[in-house]
Amino acid sequence: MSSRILVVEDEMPIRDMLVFALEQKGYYTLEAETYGEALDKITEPYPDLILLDWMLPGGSGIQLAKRLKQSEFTRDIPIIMLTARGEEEDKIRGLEVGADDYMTKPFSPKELLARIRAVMRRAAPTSVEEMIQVQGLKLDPVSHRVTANEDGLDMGPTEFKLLHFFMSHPERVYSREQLLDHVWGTNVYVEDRTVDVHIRRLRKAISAHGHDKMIQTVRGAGYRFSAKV
Amino acid sequence: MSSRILVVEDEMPIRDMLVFALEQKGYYTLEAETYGEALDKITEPYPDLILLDWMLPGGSGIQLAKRLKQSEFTRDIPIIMLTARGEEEDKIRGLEVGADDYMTKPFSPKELLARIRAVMRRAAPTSVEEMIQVQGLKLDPVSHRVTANEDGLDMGPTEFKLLHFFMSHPERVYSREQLLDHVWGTNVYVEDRTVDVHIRRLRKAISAHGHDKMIQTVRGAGYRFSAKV
DNA sequence: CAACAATGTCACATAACTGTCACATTTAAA
DNA sequence: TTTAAATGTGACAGTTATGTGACATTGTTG
Repeated sequence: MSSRILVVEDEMPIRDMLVFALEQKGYYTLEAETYGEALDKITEPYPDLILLDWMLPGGSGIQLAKRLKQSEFTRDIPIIMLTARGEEEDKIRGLEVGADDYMTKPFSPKELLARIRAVMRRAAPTSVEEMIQVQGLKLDPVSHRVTANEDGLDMGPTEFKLLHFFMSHPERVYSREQLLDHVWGTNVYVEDRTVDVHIRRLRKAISAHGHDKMIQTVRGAGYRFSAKV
Repeated sequence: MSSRILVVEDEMPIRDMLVFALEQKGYYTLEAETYGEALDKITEPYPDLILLDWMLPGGSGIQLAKRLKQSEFTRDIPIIMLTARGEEEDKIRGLEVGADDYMTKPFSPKELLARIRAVMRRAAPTSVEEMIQVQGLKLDPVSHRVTANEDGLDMGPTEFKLLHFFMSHPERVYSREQLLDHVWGTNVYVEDRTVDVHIRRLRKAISAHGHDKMIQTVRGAGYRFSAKV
C-alpha cells in the first residue's frame, strides 16, 4: 500500500510542502533537486510515481521525462508534471513526451492527492485474482474469504496473506526469512520466530476440518504447504 | 466496439482537436456547437458518451446536463464535462447534476482517452436499471427506494449510492479508495475515513431487520457486502 | 429567512492484530 | 539416555484499524 513517490523540484519551499503533504498521507517519499539527482533516485526499487517540476534549471525536466519514457524499465512510471501558470508550451511539450497528468502551480494538496490517486489507479495492473482450492480448503482473494468444506474461517490479515502465499506455492519449503520477505515484505525487520507464531495462529484457524496438517514443519529448513500427509 | 461520442464544444480549435484524437482511436464522433444543436444529436441511436463543454455561451452546458439526467432515456449516457481551470463552482454543480467525470482544459489526449475508457467501462453494466434484491433487502434504482421486508428505509443520497454499489457487487471486498472512486467519483478527494462514517450511517439505516450484518468489515482490506454471515 | 438535511472531519472509544517473550515440548545427535 | 537445538504455545503490552458521536459547513426546503 505504501507507495513510493519521487519529488523532483528545485524550489525547496514547494518541495517541502509536497513532501509534507505526501508523508502525511502515508506515502513514502524520495526527493531530488536536479536532473542528475533525480536519475540517481530512479533505480531499483523504482518509485511508483514521479512528481516532476517542469521548470528545472535549464529546462531539464522535459529531458528527464523524455528519457524516462524511452527506457523500457521506467516507461511505465506515471509522471505528473508541475508547471507554473501560463507555461502553455511546456504543457504541450510535456504531454507529447508522455506525461500522464499535469498540475498548474499553485495547487491545493487535495487536488494533488486526488490526481495521484487517479493516476496510480490507472497505472495499476489488473491482476486476475482467482480462487485457489486445495482439497476442502478454498481461498478467494476477491471476497477475501477462506472456507473449509463450505464453513467460513476466521483469521487475521497476516494469516490470510500467509495462507494465500502458501496455497499459491504448495509443495515447497520456505525458510522463515523467505516467508518474511514474501508475506511481510522486504525491508521489514521482525524476528524469525515471529513466523512460528503466525504459523501457529494459521494452523489453529484452519484446524477445524483437519486442514492444519497441510502446513508442515520441516525441521531445520522452514515450513511447507502440502496436500499430502 | 466503435462507440459513438458526441462532442459539445463551441470553440472550434478545441472541438477539432477532440474529434481528431477520438477518431484516431476509432471512435465515431458527432459534433455540436450549441445547446439546441446538441439536443438534435441526442436522439436514437443515442451516443454512448458525451463530452460536454461546461462553458457553452449562456452557461447552457449545465442546463443540458441537467436535462439529460432527468430524462429516463438519456439518464444513463455518461457525461464528461470540460471545464476551464479554476471554475470550481462549475465542477461542483456539474457533479451534482450527475456528470460522471470532468477534465480541466487544457488536457492531454492520453488523459482524455483514459477517462473515456474508464467512464464507459463503469457505465456499461449500469444500463439496465433493475430492482436488486438480496434476502429481505430490496433496492429499486428507478424509484430510488430501499425496503427491508416491505418496510421502507430512510437514508441519505450517499448511503443510497453506496448500498446500490454494494448490492450490485456483492461478495467482493472493496478498499476505501475503491469505494471513493465508485461511489463518490473520480476526482473527488475526501479522506479515506469518510467512507467509514458513511458505512456507519448505512449500517444504521438498514439495521432494523438485521441487515446491517451484510456489510462486513474486512480488516486491513476494506468492506464487503454479502448475504453470508 | 429559518428550519432542516446531508456532508466531511475530528477526537475519542473500542476492538483487533502484532511482535516478542518465557517456558513447554519435541527432535536428533552424541 | 542425555543434551542441546529447534519448534510449539500461551500470555501480554504496544500498536493500529475501525466504530462512533459530535460539530461546522453547506445546501435545501418551506
